[in-house]
Amino acid sequence: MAKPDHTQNTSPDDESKEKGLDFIRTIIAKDNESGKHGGKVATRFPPEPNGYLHIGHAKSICLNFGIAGEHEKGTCNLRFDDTNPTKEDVEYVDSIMEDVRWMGFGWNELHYASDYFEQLYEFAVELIKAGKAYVCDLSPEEIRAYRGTLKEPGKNSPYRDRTPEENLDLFQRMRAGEFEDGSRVLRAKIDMAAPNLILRDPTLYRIRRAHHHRTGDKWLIYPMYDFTHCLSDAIEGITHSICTLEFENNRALYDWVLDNVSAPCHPQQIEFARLNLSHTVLSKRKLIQLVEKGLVNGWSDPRMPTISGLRRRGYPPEALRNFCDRIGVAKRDSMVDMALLEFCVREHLNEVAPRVMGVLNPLKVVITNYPEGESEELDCPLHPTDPSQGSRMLPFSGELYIEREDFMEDPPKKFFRLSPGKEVRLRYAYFITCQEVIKDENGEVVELRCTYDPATKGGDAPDGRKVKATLHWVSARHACTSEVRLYEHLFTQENPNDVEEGKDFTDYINPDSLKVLKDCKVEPSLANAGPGYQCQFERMGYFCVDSVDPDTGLVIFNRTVTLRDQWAKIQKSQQPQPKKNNKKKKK
RNA sequence: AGGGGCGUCGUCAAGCGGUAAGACACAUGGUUUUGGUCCAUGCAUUCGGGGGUUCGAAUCCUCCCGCCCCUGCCA
Repeated sequence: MAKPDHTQNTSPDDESKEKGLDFIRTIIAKDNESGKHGGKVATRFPPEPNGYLHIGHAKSICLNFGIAGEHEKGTCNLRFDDTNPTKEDVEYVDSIMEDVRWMGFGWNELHYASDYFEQLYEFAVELIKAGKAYVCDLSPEEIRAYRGTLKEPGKNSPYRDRTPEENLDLFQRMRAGEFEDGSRVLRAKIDMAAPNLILRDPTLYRIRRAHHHRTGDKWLIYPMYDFTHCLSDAIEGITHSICTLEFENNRALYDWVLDNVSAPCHPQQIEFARLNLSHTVLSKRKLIQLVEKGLVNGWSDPRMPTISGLRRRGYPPEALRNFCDRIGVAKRDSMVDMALLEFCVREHLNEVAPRVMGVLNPLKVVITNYPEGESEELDCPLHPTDPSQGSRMLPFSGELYIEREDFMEDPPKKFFRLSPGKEVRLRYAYFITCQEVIKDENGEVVELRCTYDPATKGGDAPDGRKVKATLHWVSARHACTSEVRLYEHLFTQENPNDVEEGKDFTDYINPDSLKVLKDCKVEPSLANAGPGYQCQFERMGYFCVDSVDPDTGLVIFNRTVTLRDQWAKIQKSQQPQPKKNNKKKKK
């Protein structure tokens, strides 16, 4: 009887293995199978509130909250790792909570490591009493010198053999404020010859007279990450403590602390590779630099890989979550192509974004045979495949704007938009034919004179004749003027961290990463669109409302992402050819 | 006396001794009132390299090579 049960228990796992469980979920599945935690799965997302969250954190959020959501008894806490008051601020805790919620996740419990300061202190006392921690009077420089190097062992601190009584007295006086900042630290007594440098008597507590954003001036000593993190996990009953690869060496200390103190449980630390994304940077240090040097307009600049930046850019949380699913979780250093993120954004927006028309670089078109001063309203669907989105009425008249790049006086092969004598369709409206090109004194095209075919109303010719292109347009008289901001990759290099000698990652900032277009013409249905409104400008890309100028009512759009563009590819492939021919000729 | 990790398509990534999933990218066709979407097709004779074990190796053993992390009173 036991055997069939066993088979039944393992078969769902086999199914999930076919779906490709990542190595962390595999570990958790095995733990559940063995009953290690009684079916409980407790994770946590533990940011330090010293900066804004970015897409790399999104990966961790999706992992930790995602795993919790996959299990009946799964929980995920949000815990602020706020042990360094000199770097942290409430501004960051607020933004972090907002970002996690926006990502679509809710935490079971909200905690601050600083809430555990008293308990942590008691655990430190335990270590001291057991002779496993000591107060060290060495200066930071001396500690470094005593630590040894990668290849040579360190040497013991002269204070290493103080008695537990003396250490306890000193530690209490550290807390009481009897000593200068930096004059003493509490250290774990482990092994100054340990090949893992983390274990060479690591610092557990330092004296720091700094105002903490939560505990105020109550504490003068603050615990270090390695001491705090494992114990916070244990206090919360975390089962699987998931972190990034650079903490792999720290795991030995994580385990040492929990093994040498009366911790309520011993969570398992598991490390995965952090996300690297092409054409951007994801290190907090570098992001701060971009903000502080004014190279971008703050943390939520739409070019930033921060969650707040991506949100303002118009990237939907669904797309971010899909992206995190697709990139997988492993231990190998990798660089994910930004194209995958953009694909996920398009994939979601394609389904949900209403289609409207906006002309970014307007070129005036006069329909010479359209009744002077007249106009009409066309009923146009908002989505090509989702009729539930309904439609809006779009005004048409004898003076229109089309996209400047949709006209070429002397078109190359494969250009099938508008050019002299050619007929195209105006989306949902009429076929028009270009009869005349009007230029200014500099020879620049300023207006097109076209005729329309009244029989093609709605966009179909009763005689069955075809056109090769459909253009977007906007009625000049009815159009709203608006500002559109076009974004491209922040960096020209795939990996901006890979710098040539004498250069800095900021040298690779893309000068075209932001282009502001001030005289765009959008259809009148957009007049009342508010911040966050998201749509597709047909043929141009996905856009969202950034803000509305309170004085003028001017609507400002951000381009979220372009549409895939085959014409652009054709153009690119046509351009390099003459160069190749030249080279061949030279040879 | 160094230690800890990691090497599978351009980029991610499955695979866990039985003869290389999938996704993005790229390419080519088809459909189309968005050069969008959608659909179809192609895209690693080979898994960092050399030996070995085996009927059989990306998977096991062995040596070598390469990359990442660690010498904060940061996290």
